[in-house]
Amino acid sequence: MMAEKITSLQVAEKAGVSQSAVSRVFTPGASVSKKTADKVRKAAEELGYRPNVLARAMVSGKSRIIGLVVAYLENHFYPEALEILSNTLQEQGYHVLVFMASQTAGNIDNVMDEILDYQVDGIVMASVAMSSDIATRCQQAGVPIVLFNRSQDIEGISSVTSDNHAGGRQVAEFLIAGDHQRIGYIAGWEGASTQRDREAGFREYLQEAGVELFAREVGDFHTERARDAGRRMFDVPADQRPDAVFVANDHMALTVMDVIRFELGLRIPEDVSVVGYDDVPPADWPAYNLTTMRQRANLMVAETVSALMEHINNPKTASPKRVAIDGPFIVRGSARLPEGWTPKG
Amino acid sequence: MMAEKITSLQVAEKAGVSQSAVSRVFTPGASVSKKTADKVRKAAEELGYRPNVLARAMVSGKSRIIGLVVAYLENHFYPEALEILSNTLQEQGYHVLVFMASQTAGNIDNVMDEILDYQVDGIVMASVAMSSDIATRCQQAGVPIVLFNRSQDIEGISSVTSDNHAGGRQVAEFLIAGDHQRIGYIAGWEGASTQRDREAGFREYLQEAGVELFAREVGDFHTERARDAGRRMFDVPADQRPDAVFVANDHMALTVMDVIRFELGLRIPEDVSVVGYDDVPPADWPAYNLTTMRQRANLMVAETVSALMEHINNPKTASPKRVAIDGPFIVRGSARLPEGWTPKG
DNA sequence: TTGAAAGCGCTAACAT
DNA sequence: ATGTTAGCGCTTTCAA
Repeated sequence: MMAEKITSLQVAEKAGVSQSAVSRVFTPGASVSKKTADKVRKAAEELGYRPNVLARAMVSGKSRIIGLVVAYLENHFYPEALEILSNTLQEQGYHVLVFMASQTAGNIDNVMDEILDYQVDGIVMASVAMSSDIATRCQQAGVPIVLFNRSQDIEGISSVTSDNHAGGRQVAEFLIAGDHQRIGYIAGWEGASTQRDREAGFREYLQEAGVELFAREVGDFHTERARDAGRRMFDVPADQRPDAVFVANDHMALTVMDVIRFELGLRIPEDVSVVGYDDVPPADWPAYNLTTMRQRANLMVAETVSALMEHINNPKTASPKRVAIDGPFIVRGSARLPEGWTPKG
Repeated sequence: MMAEKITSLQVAEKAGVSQSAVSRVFTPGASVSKKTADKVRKAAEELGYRPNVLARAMVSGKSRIIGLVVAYLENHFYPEALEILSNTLQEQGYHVLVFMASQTAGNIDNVMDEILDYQVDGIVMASVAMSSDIATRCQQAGVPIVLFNRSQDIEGISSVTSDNHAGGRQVAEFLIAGDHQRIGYIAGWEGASTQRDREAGFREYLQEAGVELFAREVGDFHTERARDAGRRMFDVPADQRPDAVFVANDHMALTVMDVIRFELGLRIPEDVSVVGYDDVPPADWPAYNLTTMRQRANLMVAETVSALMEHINNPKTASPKRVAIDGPFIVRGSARLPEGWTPKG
C-alpha cells in the first residue's frame, strides 16, 4: 500500500540506462534506439512508472493545462460546450482547469491571478467580459486567450461567437414575414456582446423594413429577471401587448413562454409568437417547440481550440482571429409561419 | 510586451533579501519579520510577482488540483453539481481539472492514468463506476477518491449519494397511497448503484404492500433509450398500460412525459402518474410540474469536499465514509395525490 | 529571524 | 545514440 512514487531515475536503474535515456523514451520525437526503448518501457511497465506532468511542465514551460473561465452553467449551452471542449482538448493531450467567475463582480481579477499561477498554456473565457488590463496581463505572461461566445474589440484577443448580428436580422426577417405587427424584444445582460449584436442585427432589419420596435425589456440572461421582464411585457391590456417577441436566448425564452402560457393564459403562437436564440435541448421538447437560432457548439468549440493551438504553437506568428459562425434558423412551432417561408438571411 | 516571468529570486534581489525569505513571505505560517515581509511584498507588487503553483507543487507534493471525472453533462444535475463543487473548492484554494470519461468504454483506465500524471491531490468521480483496480492504483499513489452520486463496496473508498433506497421507498409509498393499481418502473443504467438502490427501495416497499410491479423497462439514463422505453411501456392497449410510473431520474422522466402526452395523447396525471428523481430545474417548469425526489446537490457537494479534505489533511487517520443524504419528496402535479397526503418515509 | 544549500522530477543542451 | 550536467522555481532543512 501507499508505494513510493516511481521516478525516472528508478526506472533508469532498473533498466540499466541513464535517467535521461528514460526521459527520451517518454518524449515523442527524441532519439533512442529501439533496444534502449524496449528495456526502458519494460522496466517502466513493471514499476508502474508514468512521467510527472508537473515536473515536465516546470522545465519545458508547457503545462498542458487550459484554463476555462465560466460565469454560470445554468444555461445549458455552456455545459454542452464544456463537454465538447474538454473532450476535444483531451484528445490533444490538454486538460481543462475550471474557474468559476460567478460570485463577486470584481473577482474576475482574482480569478485571472489564480489562473496564471497555474502556468496554463492558454485560457478560454466563456460568457465573461474581458477588460483590456486583463488582456494586457495575459499578453505579458505570454498566455493566449480566446473568448468563447463573447467578442470584444481588444487588440490581440481572439474570439469565437455565432454570427449574432446576422442571427438577429434573421429573426426580424422571419417575424416580419410572418406578418407580425407589434414586435417586442427581451434583452440579455446589456454588457454582453452577444446581447448587443443580436439586438443590433434585429433592430437593423426592423428599421430597414420600416417597422418600429413595439416593446423592450431586459432579462439579463437570468431566469427570474426574464420572468419579470416577460410579465412587464405581456401582463398588460391586449391592445398594448406585442404579438411577437424575440428573446435574446433560449434560457430566457423558455421562462417567458411559461409566463405567457401558464401565468397569463395566452396561446403560443396564436396570441404571441416567441423566438429564441441558442437551440438548447429543451427548445426541441414538444412542450416548448421553440423556434430559435441555433448556435453550433461543436463548430464554435472546434474554432476555439484551433485558435488556441495556433497561438500556443506559433506564439510569434499567430495573429488573433475573430470568428463568427453562422447557424441555421430552426423553425418550430412557437412562432406563426409566413406563407411559404424559406430561410435565407 | 511579453515580459519575462518574474521569479522569487528577482523579487529577492530587488528587496535586498534572500530568495528563501521571499518564499517565506508567501508561505502561510512561516516565520518572517514584519520588516522583511513589507520589503518583499513591496518588491513583489512592483514586479507583479506571483508564486508559481507548479513549482510549489513539485517540492511540496501538493498541487492543489482536484481531478473530476464525469461521464456526461447532459443531465442537468451534473452541471449544477460541478458549479457548486468548483466554487466550493475555489474558496479553499483548490481547482478542478476536468476529465470526461464518456467516449470509449475501457477508457476510464486511461483517464485515471492521465489524472494521476497531474499529481492531483484528490479525485471526485461523478456518475462513473469504480473498479477495485482503479481504487488500488489510487491508494498506491496516495490519492484519495470520493465517489459522487455513486457508491460502491470497495474498501477505503468514500462515497456521497442521496439516500436512494429510502427515496425509492418514498416514491412507492406515495404511489400506492395514491391508489394506483398498475405501477411501472423505468430503470436507469443497470450498472449504476443509484439505479440499483432506487429500484431496490422502490420494490421493497411495493412488496411490503403486497403490490406487484406491473411493468419494467430500461432507459439507461439516456434520452433516446428512455424515449423507447416509454413507448414500449405505454404504447399498448389501455388495459395493459400502467397507471403510474416511477422513472429512475428526471432527465428520463421528462422525456417519458413527452411520449405519454404528445406522442400518445394521454393525460398526466389523469391517465398516468409520473414520478422522477433528482429535481432538476425543468422539473419545476409548469409545462412539466414533475413530482420527484430531490437530490440536494449543495449538501452532496459539501459532504464530498469535506470528505476529500479530511483525507488530504489526515492521510493516515482519515477513514472512508459513506454518506447518504436524504432529500425531500417534492410533490407537484404529475402524479395523482393521495387523499390528505403528508410525506413521511 | 535569516541565508545557504539541497533537492522535487524532469527536459535539454552538450559532449562523447 | 547515449550519458553527463545544468537548471525550471520553489520549499525546506540546517546553520548562523
